[in-house]
This record gives sequence, C-alpha cells and structure tokens, in this order.
Amino acid sequence: MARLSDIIEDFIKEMIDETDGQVEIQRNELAGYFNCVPSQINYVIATRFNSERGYFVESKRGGGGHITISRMSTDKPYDYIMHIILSIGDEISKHSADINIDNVADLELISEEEKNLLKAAINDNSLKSVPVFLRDKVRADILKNMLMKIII
Amino acid sequence: MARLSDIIEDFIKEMIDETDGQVEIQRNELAGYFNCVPSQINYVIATRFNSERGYFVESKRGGGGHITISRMSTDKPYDYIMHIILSIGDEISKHSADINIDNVADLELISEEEKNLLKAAINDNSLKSVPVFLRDKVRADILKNMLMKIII
DNA sequence: ATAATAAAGTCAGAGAAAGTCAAAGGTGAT
DNA sequence: ATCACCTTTGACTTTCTCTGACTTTATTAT
Repeated sequence: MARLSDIIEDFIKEMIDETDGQVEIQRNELAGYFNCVPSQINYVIATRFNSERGYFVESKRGGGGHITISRMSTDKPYDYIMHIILSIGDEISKHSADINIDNVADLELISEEEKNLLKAAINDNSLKSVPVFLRDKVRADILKNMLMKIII
Repeated sequence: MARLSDIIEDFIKEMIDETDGQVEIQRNELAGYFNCVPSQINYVIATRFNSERGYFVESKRGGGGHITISRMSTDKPYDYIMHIILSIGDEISKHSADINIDNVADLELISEEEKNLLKAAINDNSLKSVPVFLRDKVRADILKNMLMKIII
C-alpha cells in the first residue's frame, strides 16, 4: 500500500536517475502535480532525501525559488562505504542501520543478498540475548565489521 | 474445535501459498475480517509465524502501515542449511561456526561474498562488546538468523 | 526605497496504522 | 479440583503520514 509520500519519493528518484545524480524541483509545482499541500514535499525530502540516506539538499526561496537534490557520488565505492563506516559511531539503532544498509544497496554497492544478510545480522532477533542497553553498541560493531569486510 | 488463532493461522498460510511464499497483510483489516481485536493478529504471528517455524516478519506502522510475512522457500535445495540451523542449538563457538560456514560454502549453497559476511558478523571483533559468557549464545542467534534469511 | 508578489520553511496537530503487555478467560491433564 | 498452558481482550504506546496556518526570504514592480 504505497502512500503518497512513497509515490513522490519514487518520482523524485526517477528524476534523479534520469538527470545523473542531481535534480532541481519547484516545490509548489510538484505539490500541484500530486495534488497535495506543498509542505508534504518538505516531509518527503526530510524523511527520504536526508544526508543519512546519501542525499544533499539545497534550496532558495522567493521568486525563482527551487529545491536542488543531489545524490552523493558513488564513483568510488570504497570511499563511500568507508564514509558510512566512519559515520556510524559507537552505537546505531536498528532503524538507522536499516537506512544505511538500504542506502548502499540502492546505490548498488552491495547485492540484494548481501543487503539481506546485513539486515538479518543486526536485527533484534539476532541480538535478542544481548541486554537492551548494549544492543545498539553491538549492532554498530557488527555493521562496521561487515561493511569493512565488503571493501577489503 | 479449532480456536480462532488456528483459523487465522490457516488463512494466512493459504494466502502465503497463493502468493508464492510472501504476503502483505493489513493488521486492522484482517482483524475486522475475523471480528477480533487487532492484537490477536500479533498473537497469531508471534506464536505461529516466528523464525523457529521458518518465517520472517517485517512491519511498518503509521499511514500505509502493513505486516509482511515471508516463508522459507521449499523449492530450493536448502534442506542442508535448515538442518544446520536446527543443529546449532543455543550456543556455538567461533571455531565451530566457521566450520559450518565453510561447509555451506563448499557445497556452493552460498557465495564467497556471503561466506565472508557471515564470518565477519560472528567473529569476536563484531562481538567485542558482548560479555564473554554471552558471546556463543549471541553468535548462535546471529548465525541462525542469517542462515534463515538465506533460505527465505 | 518601498510595496507587492512569489517562492520555500516550520511546526504542531490530526489521523492512520501497528506494537506492547497484563489481566481475564478457556482447556486439558493429573 | 487444581495447575499449567494457551487464547482472547482492550487500554495504552509508538511510529509514520498528511494538512494548514503562519513565517521567512528573494525578486519584481512602483
């Protein structure tokens, strides 16, 4: 059951694919196209095109205003994954880990199978014996260790 | 006299059969159909569609929310992996885990990359924050969960 | 300069869906 | 009749989405 936000997300991603990593949108125009309030575009951008997901957003208000969304470059998979590893820190929630994993999978830096394995390794079922206060720490260790293995 | 939970279980299993191993349900809708409280669906899922029984469950809350249930595939020659999963027990040493992983890789049931990921997930570096007395238990959970994901 | 207009941003509240948990209700074996 | 185990229920919580009123910033016309 794809919600409107999902549809808008897909639409923007297709635009980005077609334009080689960067797209400029008009918030009101896009909202008009999808028959929603303009602020929903902000919601989609905030939840789907944030930096955790590998996107960079700039905008300008006033006449001729616009929103520019850029996808981080994946020319150098090693650098990109290394960047993620470094950004993970000592702890990571399951939600945040999933986002990072989806991100590298979306960029085709890992296969679907690898994505599934990464997710299976760090979900709460795998970590059910670990005391809750330690889980996010263990999750970060596992994720970093596995990502590191991928680029080695 | 079949309890309602059994009826719901059968119903979901039939849906899974018809849709080739994976089904997406709407918790409230299903509860409405069976005239029960929504949380009964959670009960059925927790008791009948858990990983010990070869199912994987994911879900999303909020508008457009849903529950996805996947069943281990039966048409692939993965009996051996299931056998290993069942034989692992509550704990497994790193050494023993490595042997099992090598075995599965030798039989070409998983790729080299998958083998590396499995090993990376369960080594002592990944588990360095886990108290030593708990490590083999966590290792067993992670390994079983990942292997299960492979045969889904 | 100033005012009007044309964008985009913010934020809180309403709504939509699933999750949790403990208490109550059945059922079957001893 | 009791105990242990399974099932059912519902109140409360958490997460995700959508909306609209209000604010801020930039450009254009007077």
